[in-house]
Amino acid sequence: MAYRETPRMRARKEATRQRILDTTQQLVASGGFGAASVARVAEESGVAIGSVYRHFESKSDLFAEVFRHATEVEVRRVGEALNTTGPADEALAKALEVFARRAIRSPTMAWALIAEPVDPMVDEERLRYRQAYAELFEQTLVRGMREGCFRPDQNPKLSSAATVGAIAEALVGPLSPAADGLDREKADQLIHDVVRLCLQAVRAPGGQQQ
Amino acid sequence: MAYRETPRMRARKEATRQRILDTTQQLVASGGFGAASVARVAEESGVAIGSVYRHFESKSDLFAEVFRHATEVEVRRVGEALNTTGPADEALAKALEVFARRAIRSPTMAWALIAEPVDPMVDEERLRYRQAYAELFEQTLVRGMREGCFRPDQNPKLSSAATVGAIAEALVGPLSPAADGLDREKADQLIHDVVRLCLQAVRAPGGQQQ
DNA sequence: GTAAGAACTGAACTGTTATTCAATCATTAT
DNA sequence: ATAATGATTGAATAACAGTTCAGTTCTTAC
Repeated sequence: MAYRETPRMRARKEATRQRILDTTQQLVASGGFGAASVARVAEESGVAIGSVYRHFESKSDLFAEVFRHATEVEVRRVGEALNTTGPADEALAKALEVFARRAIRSPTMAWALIAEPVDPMVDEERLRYRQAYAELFEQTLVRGMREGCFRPDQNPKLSSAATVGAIAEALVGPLSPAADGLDREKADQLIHDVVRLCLQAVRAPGGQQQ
Repeated sequence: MAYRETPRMRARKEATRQRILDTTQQLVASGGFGAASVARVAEESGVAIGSVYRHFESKSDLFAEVFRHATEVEVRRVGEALNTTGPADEALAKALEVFARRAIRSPTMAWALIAEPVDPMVDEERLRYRQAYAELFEQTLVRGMREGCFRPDQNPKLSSAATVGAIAEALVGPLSPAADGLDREKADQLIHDVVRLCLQAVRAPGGQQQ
């Protein structure tokens, strides 16, 4: 008989699949999902358009996988920062800084993950992503409310959502065109200011300031 | 000699033009700019597709005018609230409440004005809109910083942008599907909480709380 | 009523992208 | 080398939205 799938071929296919994923992620990082057409993805991956469909059911399927991978990385980083030992307000400050620093380093990717309109399949992933964030922040907010460093009469879900919105708008919103030409010092100042603003929003009155 | 433009015809044309604008605004309010195709606008306005182009250079032109009108209304309302007499923090609280209340009443319109991706021509209008808001809020923030009710060591531009982002995300972001089925009491609670959160973010330490 | 000119109409045109599939190429086991 | 089978290709297709324009209808002034 004849052709059988060998480990060699399986590895090669896997490599191509991975290359397509990487290419797509790069395109999304530089111009959002809107900039990642199938033709562009194929060209930059060095394969034909049809081959993309050999590895992914559809463009939405490919996008969903890229989205999932990118957000898993982000959520993991923020989760790690939150789970360092120490008071809840310090943990939150550290996590917000991680979030802000990563957003300002890759503003287009941040926008693509947070705000760019996407088709329903990717939007489903976004819902999970938001819930993951909400749960992480909420956990720490609730802990801080118990510990007394955050004001106890707040809605932690609301505070969590508003905090993400505040950072996103401050860093990838109106200031975003400037973000490219932002030197390290200016970026640090911006991140410091926005983190302090967010912390003060949830902090208990009378707690230590700044 | 023959046809001349009469007041009657001019009025009729103006009425049609206005009808197209109103229809578009309604479509944007219910589904964002993405839901307002030229075909749909024409149908709902009771005119042919071609007639839309008789009154507007292009779809972008029509959108820009709808955007401009909608935002002028919003900015005026917020400006009125800010310019009531009284301490800066009370003025800011009142203005944020107006902003939030209007956003929660028309979440899709709020999203379309604040965050929906639009073509460059509309985006230019959005820049003006953001600047108008930024100037308004900044003015009051600076006044409050001088008066001592807002913390003096903050970047008012950043605080202003972050505040808009916080409210937008909290009200039209993850909570937005719920906004439709929100009763008056729940909506009031949500608005109250988010306004307090934003105020606390900018307030001077040691000032009166709640 | 009629003719000039404007307004209106919507089918056709254009440009853009996702998706398909018949033909071609590559890999394997004999 | 060859046959069998899967992998790859990219031109063709399909679907969709903004825009155009030749033909039709309407309004006006006489």
